[in-house]
Amino acid sequence: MGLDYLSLLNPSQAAAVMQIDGPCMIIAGAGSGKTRVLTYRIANLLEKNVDPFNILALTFTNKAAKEMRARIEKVVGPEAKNLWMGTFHSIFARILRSEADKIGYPRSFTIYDTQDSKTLIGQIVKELELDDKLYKPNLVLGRISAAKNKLISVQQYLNDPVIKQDDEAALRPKIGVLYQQYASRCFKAGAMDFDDLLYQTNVLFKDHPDVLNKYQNIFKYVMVDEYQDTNYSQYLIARKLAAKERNICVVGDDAQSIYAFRGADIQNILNFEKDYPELQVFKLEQNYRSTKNIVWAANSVIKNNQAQLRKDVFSDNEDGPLIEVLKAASDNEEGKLVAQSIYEDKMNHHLSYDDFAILYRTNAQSRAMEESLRKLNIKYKIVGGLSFYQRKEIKDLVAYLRLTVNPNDEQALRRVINYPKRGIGDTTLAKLINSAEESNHTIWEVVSNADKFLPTRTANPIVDFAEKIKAYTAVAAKEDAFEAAKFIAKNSGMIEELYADKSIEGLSRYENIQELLNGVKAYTEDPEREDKSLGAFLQDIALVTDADTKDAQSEGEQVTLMTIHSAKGLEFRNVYIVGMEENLFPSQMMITSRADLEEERRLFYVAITRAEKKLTLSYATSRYQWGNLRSCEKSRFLDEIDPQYVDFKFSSGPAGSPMDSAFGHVLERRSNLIPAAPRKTVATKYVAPSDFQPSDTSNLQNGQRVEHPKFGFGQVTKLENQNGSVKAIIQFEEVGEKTLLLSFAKLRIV
DNA sequence: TTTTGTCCTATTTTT
DNA sequence: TAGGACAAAA
Repeated sequence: MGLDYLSLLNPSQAAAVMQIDGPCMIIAGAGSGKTRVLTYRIANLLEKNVDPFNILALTFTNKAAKEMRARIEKVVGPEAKNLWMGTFHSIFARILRSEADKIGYPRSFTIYDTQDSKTLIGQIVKELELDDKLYKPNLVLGRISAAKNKLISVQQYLNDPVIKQDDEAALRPKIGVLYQQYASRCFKAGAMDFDDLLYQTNVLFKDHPDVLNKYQNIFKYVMVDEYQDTNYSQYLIARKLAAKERNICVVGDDAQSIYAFRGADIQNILNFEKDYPELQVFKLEQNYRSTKNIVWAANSVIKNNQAQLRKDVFSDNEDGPLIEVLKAASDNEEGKLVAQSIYEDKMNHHLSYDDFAILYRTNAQSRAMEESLRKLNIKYKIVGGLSFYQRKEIKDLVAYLRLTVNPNDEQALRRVINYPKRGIGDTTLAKLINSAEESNHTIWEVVSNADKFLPTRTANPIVDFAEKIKAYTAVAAKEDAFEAAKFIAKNSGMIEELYADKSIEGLSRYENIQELLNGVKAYTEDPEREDKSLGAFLQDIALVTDADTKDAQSEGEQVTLMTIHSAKGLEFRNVYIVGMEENLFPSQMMITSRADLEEERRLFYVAITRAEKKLTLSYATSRYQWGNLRSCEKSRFLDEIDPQYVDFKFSSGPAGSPMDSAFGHVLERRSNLIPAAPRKTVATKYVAPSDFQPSDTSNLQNGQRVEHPKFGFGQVTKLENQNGSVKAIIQFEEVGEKTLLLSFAKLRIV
C-alpha cells in the first residue's frame, strides 16, 4: 500500500487529500482535478481504515456518482461498492423508503415526476375553478418548489404575511391554497415529488431525533460535491448529518453555480465558514484541462461578476489557438458554419467526432445544428431532451407498474384506467373523483368498490380494472420486478395493442416496451442488487435522467449536442458555443437583475471551461423564433472576453473590418439560393352531390364500395363488431384509410 | 365515447 | 414550428 498516489497530486491537491478530520472546504476551479482529489481523498480515508459503509458522498448527477465510484474502485478495489454514493435525491429516497412509516408514507411511495406534478396542479386549479391563465401549472409548481426548497411548510406559507403580499401583488392570492391542496393530494396518493424527497427527509430528521442519530452514526464522513448548487433543504440535511462528527467536506466552485433558478443558494458556499469556524480551506487553482488562452478568456469573463470568492485559475498548458468567433446570417447558416468547421477540424487534425461538442443555451437551438450535421453526414448524439422514460408508451407501462405497487397513485391511475380502452371515459372518471371527495375516500377505494358508488352498467369495467390491479399487486408481492413487469405488460393488453400497430412509430413503441422490460431484467439480474422488488425498481428509475441513460447507448464516434447546463462536469477537446446573442444568451429572462445576469455569466464561464484545446463561439444575426424570423444582436458576453484571446477572423472585429460586409454579403447570397418552402398544395376537395342519400348500412359487407359525403369514394377493408357498435375501416381514394362508426357515418353503397 | 381538427401558446436551464 | 388543449363531429 502506501501513498504512492501523492506523487500524482500537486501540493494543494495533496493537502486536501490528506485532510481527514473536521470540516473542510475545497474551492476547485474549473478543470483543477476536483474529481481526482475527491477520489483520492476517499481512497485515503479507506486506507486509514475508515469503513466504506461510514462514508457518504453526495453528488449532483447520477453520472458523476457512477464515474467517481468507478474511479475509486480502480484505486481501492471492490470495497468501493460499499460506499454510500449518489445524488441527494437517490440517497434520501432510499432512506425515506426504509423509514417511510415514520412519516406516514407507504414504503412503496411513488415518486411523481415533474409532469405528474404539473398535471395534478392543473387538475386542482380546475377543481377549484381558478383562472388557468393566471395559475399556470409551471408557475404554481415553481412557487411550491421554491417554498419546499426553503423548508416552508403549507402552514407557514399560508401564515406568512410577506409571502401573502407577494402572491397578492402577483394577482395570484390562491397559491397557498394550491400548495395545501397539492401537498394533501400527493400525500393521499402516497406520492412524493422531487422536492419532497429532500423536504420529507428534513421532516424525518426533525421529528425523529433517533432516526437522525442513527444516520449520524452511520455517516461518519460526509462529502458533498458541487456544493455551490445545493439549496437550503440540501444544505440543512448535510449540516444535520455532520453535526455530530463534524467531518464534512464540501467541494465546489462559486464561479460555476448555475442552478440558482432551482433554489440553489450560492450563500451556502459563501457562508460555510460561519457554520464551521474551525474550517480548513483548500484552493485548487491550477487548471489541467484547458489551454492558456481558454483559461485566460474564461477569467476575463468571470471578472465581470461582483459576488465571488477570490481565486486565480491558471494553466501551465500551451497557449493554444485563439478563440474563434463565427458570424452567420441566420440560425441555419450558423449550423452550416459550425458543421463545416467540425468537419474540417476533424480532417485537418485527425480527430474523432467524439472530440467535439456543441453547446447551446436552449434545447430549441439543437434543430438547426442537427440539420446541418446530417447534411454533412456527421453522426451526433443529443444529451437531454425527451428521455426514454418520458415516452408515452413507457410512461403508460410504468403507470401500470406504479399502480401495482401503490394503488393510491392518482396520476398513474388516471393514466391507465382507460388504456387500453375499456369504456371508462372522462364523465365516469369525474364521477369517481366526485364520489371519492364526497365520501372522503381515496380514488382507489372508490375504484375498487365502484359497484357501491355507481350503477352496475358503468361500474362493471371499473370493477374489472380494479381486479386486474389487485391481481398485479399479488404477483408483484411474490415475484421479482422482471417477472411482475412481464406479466403486467402482457396481461394489461398493452403488448397486444402495440403489437397490432404496424406503423413505423408503432413498431418503435413496441420495441421501447421490450427495451424497458430488458431494463427491468438487467435490474433484477444484477447480482449485487439486494432489493429486486418492483417497488425498488420504480424508485430507481424515477430518478434516472436522460444524461445517465443515453451514454450507454452511444455507438461509434459522434459529436455531442447538449445544453450548457447538462455539460457541467464534462470536457471536450473542441467546444462550440452557439447562439451567442442578446436575449438568447444571456437569456431574455435573465437580464433584468444583476443576480440573474451574473448567473448567466457563470453559465458562460462553465461553457468556456468545457474546452480543452479549441473553443469556437458563434452567433447569427437573424434567427427563427416561434415561426418567424427575428433579427438578433450579438451577445454582450462576446465583448466581455479580453479581445487579445479572440480571433474575429470570420466576423467584424471591434473596429469593423472590411471582411464583415464581404462575408455578410456572401451569406446573403447563399441564403437566397435556398428555395422558398413549397406552398402546401391544396388537395382537390371532394364535394358531395346535392342529392346524396345515405344507404342502410346494417348489412354492409367487406369489400363493398361506398360513398361518403366528405371523404368521397372508398372501399370497405374491414368490419369490426365491438360490443354492439360496428366499426368500418374504409380505404378512401383521396383521403386514405378512415375508421368510421356505422351508427354515425353517413354512407351510400354504390 | 372516441376521434378528428383547429386553435393557441410556448421556448431557460434539471434532480 | 410543434405540441398540447379543447371543441366538434362521428
